[in-house]
Amino acid sequence: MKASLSPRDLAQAVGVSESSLKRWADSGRLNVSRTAGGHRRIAVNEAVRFIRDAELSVVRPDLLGLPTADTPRAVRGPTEASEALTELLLAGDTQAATGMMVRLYLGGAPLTELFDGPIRHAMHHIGELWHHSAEGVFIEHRATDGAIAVVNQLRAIAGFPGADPESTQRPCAVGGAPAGDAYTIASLMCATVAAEAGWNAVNLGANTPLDSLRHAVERHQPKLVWLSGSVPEAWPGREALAEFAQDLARHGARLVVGGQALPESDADPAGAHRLESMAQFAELLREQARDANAA
Amino acid sequence: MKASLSPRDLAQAVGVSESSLKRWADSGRLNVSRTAGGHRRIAVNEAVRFIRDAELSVVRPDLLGLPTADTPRAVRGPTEASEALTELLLAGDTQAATGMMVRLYLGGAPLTELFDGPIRHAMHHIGELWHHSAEGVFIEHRATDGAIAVVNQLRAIAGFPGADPESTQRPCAVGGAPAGDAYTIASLMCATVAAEAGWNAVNLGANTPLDSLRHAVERHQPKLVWLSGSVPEAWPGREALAEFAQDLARHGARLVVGGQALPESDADPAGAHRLESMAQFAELLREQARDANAA
DNA sequence: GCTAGAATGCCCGAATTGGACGTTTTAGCG
DNA sequence: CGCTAAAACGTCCAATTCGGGCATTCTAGC
Repeated sequence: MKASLSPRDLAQAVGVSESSLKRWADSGRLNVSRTAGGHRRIAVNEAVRFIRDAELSVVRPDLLGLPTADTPRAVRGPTEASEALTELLLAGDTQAATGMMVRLYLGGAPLTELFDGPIRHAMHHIGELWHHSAEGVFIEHRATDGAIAVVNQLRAIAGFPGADPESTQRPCAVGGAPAGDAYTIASLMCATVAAEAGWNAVNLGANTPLDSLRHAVERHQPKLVWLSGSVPEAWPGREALAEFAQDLARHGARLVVGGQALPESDADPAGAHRLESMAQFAELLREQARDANAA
Repeated sequence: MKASLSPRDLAQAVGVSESSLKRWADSGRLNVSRTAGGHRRIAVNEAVRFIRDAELSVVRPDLLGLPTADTPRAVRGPTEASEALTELLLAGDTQAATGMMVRLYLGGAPLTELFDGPIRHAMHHIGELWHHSAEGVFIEHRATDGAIAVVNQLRAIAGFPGADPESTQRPCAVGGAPAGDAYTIASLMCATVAAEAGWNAVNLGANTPLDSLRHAVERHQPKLVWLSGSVPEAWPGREALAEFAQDLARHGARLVVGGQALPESDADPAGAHRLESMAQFAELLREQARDANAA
């Protein structure tokens, strides 16, 4: 793993000549920084973005410092990956799981598709285990650790690079899971999706009281606040949620909620926008960012 | 803030070699003054001018002491990086924190030094916040998310080396935090250290009952089991621990314990080996692996 | 089938980079 | 105040990258 890549590194990683890479950089398709002597330096995030954008295939992932573990069986797309990821996580093979997901992401699969598909599928299966036995708890914990590692890896490479940080101020989003809800993954995925969409994402993680979220809102002045619930018992009551949404509205922030914890009956909680998938969340982020820029 | 910088400070701040920096200084592109003995000294404002003039990207702003005006001095090594990491995490700048720690690791700092130094320092400061107020909880959650991202990133680049020692079967280690202990970081660091040491590390994460660890031991037949406690109230009683250690011994596994949760009086819990630092853990892992290979 | 334009890969001399080396200076400490 | 470890010195060299020229391949479009 290197802090930044040289043209040769990236060229060999994607299997093209160094000349082509230099031309792409000179034409502006690939953002590069320069050393004082004029040598090109490429950030890993930017390399990942470019690979996806140009639909290149990576022949040497190791040159990018990314996991290279082979998946036991060939996986073509995110849909087929659901079963495979579940198996790998249940088997405790974190490395293979990470490698597979990173490969899919590099291959162009949208982050939301990976989250709504394989990760959601796997977490759903895993979540049912811990009811049964101490052994179920063991497998669930092992798999959850792996899933968190996968999402964190994606978060590290999908985060928007410093391509144009100053041109437009990034909008800010804040979120977490409510108090009593110990599941970190859902909120982590929200933060990752927001970061990929170019937002400044502040994740407070699991078990965050609404009062703490209020302080985060005061500090960061976000345009958006997400609240992701995985445990029904910990989900705030309708009144508390409505009051929270009103507080946010006073700060110019919008509340979005989602997750398994939400009561199905409550199609649209007062003052909060209910989302059913990461794809919907990403879409909302795009809209909101567009509106903010237009204003 | 430091009055002037050494060539190494500035070189690391902009992510180039010391040689290049010296050459730039000698060519006149960067103005330097000299000490009586001939060592180069770079004024901070000259460093800033040069960076902007050459359009360089600053990869470690902390070395310039710029982000926080009250930073007393530049940060050079892992020992002095503690303050910088704490500030970055408290400020919520996850990206800068991750970048700094990755740089230090790539620069040759041992993983254990980063964990025992900056991470431990930061977590200690952060851990005291949540007692006070909802705002403290907010800052603590935000900082903890950042710290977890940092450790996960280090785990990704340190724990999945392509150089896989296929010749000898990797020894296995299993671990987690006890039931009722919700802190994931300590166990995550253990897993990372073990993975870097060439072990097959299985992390069950926070809030893991001893019975679930027993199942993990049956399944993985580890040589080593770690139990890291951050919450004193959740730490198992002396008898339960002794019994657990005996169970492990029957499976040929050794129990090591550590963390803030351990009662200070209990210098050496029955049947368990108490460790005070990640460095000790790493040393134990090396010894154990050597013994296993010799056998 | 043919051709013009675009994209790609390879080659070159010049310039840049990063690491190694033994020696000298600095800074921290008793 | 002297001592010692760490840091910086100057110098060298192999490896890498630069920019540009040139031939080849690919792709439309006629």
